Amino acid sequence: MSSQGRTIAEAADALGLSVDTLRYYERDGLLLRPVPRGGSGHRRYEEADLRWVELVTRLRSTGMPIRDVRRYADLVRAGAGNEADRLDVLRNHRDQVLQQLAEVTTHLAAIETKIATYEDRLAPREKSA
Amino acid sequence: MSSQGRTIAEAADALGLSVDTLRYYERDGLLLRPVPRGGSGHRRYEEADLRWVELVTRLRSTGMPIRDVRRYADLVRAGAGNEADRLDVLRNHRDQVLQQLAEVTTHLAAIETKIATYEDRLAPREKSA
DNA sequence: GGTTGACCTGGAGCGCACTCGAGGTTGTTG
DNA sequence: CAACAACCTCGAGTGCGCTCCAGGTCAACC
Repeated sequence: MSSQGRTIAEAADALGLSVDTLRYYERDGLLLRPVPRGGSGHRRYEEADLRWVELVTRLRSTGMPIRDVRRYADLVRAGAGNEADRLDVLRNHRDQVLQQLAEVTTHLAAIETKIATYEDRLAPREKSA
Repeated sequence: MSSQGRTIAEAADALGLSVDTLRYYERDGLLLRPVPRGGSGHRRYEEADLRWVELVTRLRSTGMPIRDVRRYADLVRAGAGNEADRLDVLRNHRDQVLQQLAEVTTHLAAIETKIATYEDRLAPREKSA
């Protein structure tokens, strides 16, 4: 029966990350605070830690570089007063993501055209669909 | 007055790549053929070369690893008869791209929610909009 | 209470996709 | 025809984001 929080393995599992990545994020300054430890020195991830890492993975999965995530974490860690800066970071990132989505969508369309070409070429005796 | 084809610099410019990347793609087997050379040994990119590299960049920009692009190039280079295999590669890639688009879109929505939160918090005296 | 598996730190290693440098040849322009 | 830019090859170097290893401590179960 553990007191509170999850072990690093449980956290990794819940977040879909590896334990190595979790430790790496922490020492690289992507977290808001050092993850609290139990008496043994083992990490105990609390809800707040998990929620923050979840945001980090959202930023990462949408292509934000580690360095920028760290900058954002720095802002949040600095406390109240810089909300406008944080908003700026998020808005810039959103714009980037939108641009990237548009680009990928365009390329995807071209690829689907190519797929259709091969399908036509390979359909020797298909009535429809 | 050049006979035909573009220099590597012109090709790079037209494709939005660096000359280093073009040479790298070639020696890494991503192209269908060695780019033809003028008498001096300088590359002269012809239309077919440019169009192929354009497809390569579409695949790359949608996240296909170099190694997979090379496999696809190998198939095309092998000539007629393996169209079904090529189609397979393209369809699999398309599915991956769609999955990635869905994931990014989900994360984006969460990030936009966060942006909205900051906007609300920072709007001290805004009527609406 | 012993053993086995999870955890710790610090640092090295890796895969990917370029990017750059050295050292040399070619093309072009005044 | 001189000089300077663009091209060539081969190989090394870079930045990113993890991932793994060694060498050790700790916990949980029989």
